[in-house]
Amino acid sequence: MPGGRKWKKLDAVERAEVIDGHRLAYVAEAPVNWCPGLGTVVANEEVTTDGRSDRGNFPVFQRDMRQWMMRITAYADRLIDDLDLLEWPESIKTMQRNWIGRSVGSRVFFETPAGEIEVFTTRADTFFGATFVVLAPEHPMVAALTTGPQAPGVVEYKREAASRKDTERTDETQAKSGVFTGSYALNPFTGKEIPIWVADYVLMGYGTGAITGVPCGDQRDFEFARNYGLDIVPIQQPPDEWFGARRTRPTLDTERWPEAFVGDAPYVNSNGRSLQLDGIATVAEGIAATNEWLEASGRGEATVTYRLRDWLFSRQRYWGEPFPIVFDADGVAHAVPDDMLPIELPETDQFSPRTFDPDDADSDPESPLDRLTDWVTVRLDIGDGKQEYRRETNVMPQWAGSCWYQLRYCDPDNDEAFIDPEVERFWVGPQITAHPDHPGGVDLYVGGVEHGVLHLLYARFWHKVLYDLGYLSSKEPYYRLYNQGYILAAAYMDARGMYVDAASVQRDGDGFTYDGSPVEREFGKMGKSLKNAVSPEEMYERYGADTLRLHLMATGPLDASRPWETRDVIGMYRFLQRLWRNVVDEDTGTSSVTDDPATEATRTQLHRTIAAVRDGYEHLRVNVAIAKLVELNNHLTKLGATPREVAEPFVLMVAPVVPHIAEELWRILGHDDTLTHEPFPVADADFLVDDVIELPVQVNGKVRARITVAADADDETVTSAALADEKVMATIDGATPRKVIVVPGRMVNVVV
RNA sequence: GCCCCGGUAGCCCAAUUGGCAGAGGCAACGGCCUCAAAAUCCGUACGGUGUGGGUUCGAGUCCCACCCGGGGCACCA
Repeated sequence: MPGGRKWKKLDAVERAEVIDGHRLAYVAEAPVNWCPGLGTVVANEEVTTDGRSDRGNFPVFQRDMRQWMMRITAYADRLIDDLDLLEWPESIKTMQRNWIGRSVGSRVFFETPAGEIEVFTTRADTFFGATFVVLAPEHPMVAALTTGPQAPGVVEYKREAASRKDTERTDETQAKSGVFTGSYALNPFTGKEIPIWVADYVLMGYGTGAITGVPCGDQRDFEFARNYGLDIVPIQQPPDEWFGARRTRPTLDTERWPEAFVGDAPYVNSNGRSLQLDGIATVAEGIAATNEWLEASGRGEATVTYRLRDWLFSRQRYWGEPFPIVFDADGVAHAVPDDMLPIELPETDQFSPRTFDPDDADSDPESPLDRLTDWVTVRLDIGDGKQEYRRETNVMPQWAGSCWYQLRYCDPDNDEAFIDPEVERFWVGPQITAHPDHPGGVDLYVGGVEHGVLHLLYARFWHKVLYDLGYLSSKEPYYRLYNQGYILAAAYMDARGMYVDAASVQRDGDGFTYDGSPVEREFGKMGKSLKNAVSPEEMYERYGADTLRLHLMATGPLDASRPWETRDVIGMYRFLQRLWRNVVDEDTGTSSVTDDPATEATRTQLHRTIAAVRDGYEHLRVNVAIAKLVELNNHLTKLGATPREVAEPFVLMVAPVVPHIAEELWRILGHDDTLTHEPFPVADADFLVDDVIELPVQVNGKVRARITVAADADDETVTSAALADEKVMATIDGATPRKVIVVPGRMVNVVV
């Protein structure tokens, strides 16, 4: 409670503040990513590693602003732990684990002239070696700790750090820079005063923005200490092998250490008044002992920090879900009651947020809704009588809808609930009969890796919130995730390093030109930024949607990225035309299939195709399934007339990849109803095995002959048939076989 | 720098997981048809699997080192 007062003594505004401090959705004055080029703020996840917006590639600036946040950090542990329950690519799980960045450590308070500084460390065992404290340049206590003589240098350093781009700041190859504040902190372990520095290798966005420098046990601190002549006190006796690998004699004189020692080793110089680590030899024990001491002495405690920050949830745009929130005269937020929902976007013809010079960090957001003053001010009775309220004019980010659409799809017409619990259980409930730990979620979700820490993290958080609120039986939105590959295309860059329109590039001998000037080719994800997109509309127009879909499925494995070649599309177009002609009389447009029985050979091929296609679809090896269908189609072409007993299963098999044409063929074959509910063809096992097979015979690993044997012939029969073969006898030339290897159904190898 | 993928025919890709390197498509070439051409139909050729070593009767597949391409992360205390 503010000022330690009782709840009853707080006024309405203060009470709201207290509650909001615990809400999952809250408004906070917080450092946000302001993107003047887009005219809106964006979430951490939407900022690329070089500090630009993932959409539009504009510069992004850190500044404080009052914005809506979602307390996703409250779910950090579950978001990490439940990854183990999911059938997702390991790479995406790793991305999420890294993004959440859970690290188990300790927080410790250091006394300083300006009050206590809180530091975070994963190596609580090393405090006896802490010889300085480092604050991030943005740390709020920097000014208070800076003494007069040091002030100009500190101010200058902060200014420089602020102007350096993040990419420069985090460039590990540069020497670590920093500046002394003039103040000292008390190391509670050694009782010694240690200098407080400011350095930009410490990041405000992680932990507490303050660290203890332990140069003997941390490479960054080691480099920093060397740079500025700070003490390096050894607190572990590194093993001789460690020195050996670094061509140094074992010593506790850190002047002679080539780098910091990180690992298990006996502690030295680590005995204090009430905490003794000397004698312990492992980091785990050292940390455990220290944490115990911290908690007993009130100097700190074991804790966990995360790289993950709360989710910045408001955007200054028009197109987005409005917040069901109004503010009263005191500025307190109130939820709009259910019977007044939904809040709909007001009519306007001015949809764009105000955008600014992309580099103008000092501009302020102006949402399109802010301009609609008639809509912003409302008189409502939300429980306290009719009053005037001001509507929230921020809207939700584009991710809000994608967090739960798959749930709504299950029950789209329900106007009582966003999804009926029974419907939810049926479609996405946990399948505990299959797996006791099954978390539920859609069976298969095909999507791009680019959503690894955006949509896929937000949706999981959102889903867990709804689960906690009791609306869902599933704990996770997507059980199995499959990442499709990217369609790549040639992109061309001119001498200035700018991309040029790929469609207008000419081939010129070995190279390429654009507008007469040479350009360089590379391959990249198809899209606007590389100016190498091919419009799907153009493909629909030329070949139809079925052909395009089929082509994309046929050119390679679903998860493989591959270059786009427009001229290749014709192949699947021809396949579909040929399929059509195998079923339909081109003159009359009616069915041309025959009711005569298929030959043995045709039936065999049909059933083998069914088996292969089933297997291909099941394992998402669609390209292989399609190849088998093409093969069968080529066989049918040679027949002249297609038997109905082949045509019908064929149409059912192509339906998943060419739904429109398949449906049409199904009607032409005489069915009145859609094929959607027809069972998928099942292969007759009798056709899948041969009676007689041909086996290659190798002599010393080289194929020398072929023999024909019964499919179920035993090894002895096969061996004698192989050895009796003329070519084999000629090859071994009377020598005695040392060994004959028979791989049933595959081959024979005679070793001499 | 670290961590994932992936290198098979001119190109996109298969290869029953250690057993005959080739299913499918594009492109190329030849033929049928045509006055001619396109489309269709029929047919043909092409490489030994990025490089070097190893294991094995046998390696595209397994192991080691390296090269090339794509993606992710990168002072996280």
